[in-house]
Amino acid sequence: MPKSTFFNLSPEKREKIDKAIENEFGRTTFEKASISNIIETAKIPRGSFYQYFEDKEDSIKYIVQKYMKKEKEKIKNILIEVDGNIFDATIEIFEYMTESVKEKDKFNLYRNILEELKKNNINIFQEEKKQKNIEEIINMEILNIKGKEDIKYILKIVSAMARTISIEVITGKISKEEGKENLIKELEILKRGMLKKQSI
Amino acid sequence: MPKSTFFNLSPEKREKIDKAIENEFGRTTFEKASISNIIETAKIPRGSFYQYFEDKEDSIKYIVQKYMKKEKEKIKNILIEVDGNIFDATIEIFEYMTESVKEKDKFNLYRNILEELKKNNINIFQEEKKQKNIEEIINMEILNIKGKEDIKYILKIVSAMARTISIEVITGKISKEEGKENLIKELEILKRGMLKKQSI
DNA sequence: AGTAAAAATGACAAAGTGTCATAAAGGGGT
DNA sequence: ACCCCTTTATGACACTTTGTCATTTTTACT
Repeated sequence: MPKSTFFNLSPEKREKIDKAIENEFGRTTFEKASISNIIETAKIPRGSFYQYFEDKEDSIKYIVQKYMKKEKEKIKNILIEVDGNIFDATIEIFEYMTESVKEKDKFNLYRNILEELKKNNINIFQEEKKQKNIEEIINMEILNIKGKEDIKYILKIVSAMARTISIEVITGKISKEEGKENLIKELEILKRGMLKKQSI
Repeated sequence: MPKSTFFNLSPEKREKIDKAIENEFGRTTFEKASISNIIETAKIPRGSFYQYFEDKEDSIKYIVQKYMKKEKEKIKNILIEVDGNIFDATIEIFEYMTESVKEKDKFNLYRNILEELKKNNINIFQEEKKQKNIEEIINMEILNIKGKEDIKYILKIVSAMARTISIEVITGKISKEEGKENLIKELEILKRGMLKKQSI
């Protein structure tokens, strides 16, 4: 949530600042990213940065929000492609997320964005108050839903899983193949349930 | 992983440093915690800190590892109490984690520890190579396990859930009651499975 | 033009980080 | 006791970063 002043800026200037922020978070970890570099790249005075943003955290939050806005459309399309099957969609989204990061220069940026999503438990299927489209696309028929809120929890669980494994892949902890394998196995468990049927 | 020099220190000195680190991470967020404060409290020269630890991250990792060591015993006991039922155990562990934080001064410390666990996907049920006791206590009978590694995934999923909700409670985002309610609902979903039975 | 609010600016104080050259302490071996 | 080599301790220092704030500039409106 940058301050209103920021949104009053000309699109060109805002774009320049966006780029500078993305550039800095694409350079290194959130921890090591510095405001000094951002303002230097964006060629804005120090005071201006603080006129626009609360602090470093605020600036990445803005980038994350921007990213989410852009990606929502993609996710919606994926969901439609797989006929609203969230399990298939999760795998596709994982593919997409880990794919788009092959470009070396986006590597850190995406990692930082995903970490930020993780930090704030932001769900990739989550929708803003306005557009409640995503839930409408989901195929509830195949889901074992008992309560009204179950869908919310299911999306939360499933996307946390995709996010976690994506980060592991992006940071190189595991290969993309391993990641996909893990994700599939975990989704299988989620689908069929962890409890043996006879024992309740 | 502090450097070996640190572990060669006298237990008293190490204890003093431990306390200072815990004190600093108990004061504020990881971000805002400062090495300067730690060395001031511990009354060690700046250079010594860097002789012992790589950096700030390294020092909290050490505290986390220490914490995990201590808590493992508790978790094992909880597991035994509930006859190896990991779902019941997860709820108990959640209760325990959110309980032990009522003390205002431990608030930040625990939040930082949990965040660190989250950051590194460290699983509270996870065991070191040596002691593979925890898996033995778990009651596999009630679990719907198909593959050899399933138990690993189940523990991973379940503890990620407890951790996430615990953080929400500790940071005051939701009340403890809400947290417990959410956790129970999510565990129910995990137990019964997300997929409707007839549709495969 | 006149003026009040909004935005821009950059110097600055405060604080923190990590390093490094130097000093001190340990611990055999003779 | 002495020498020598390794490990540890120390704190000054160079460097970087942060966030603020008094001041200037721009904008918008009358």
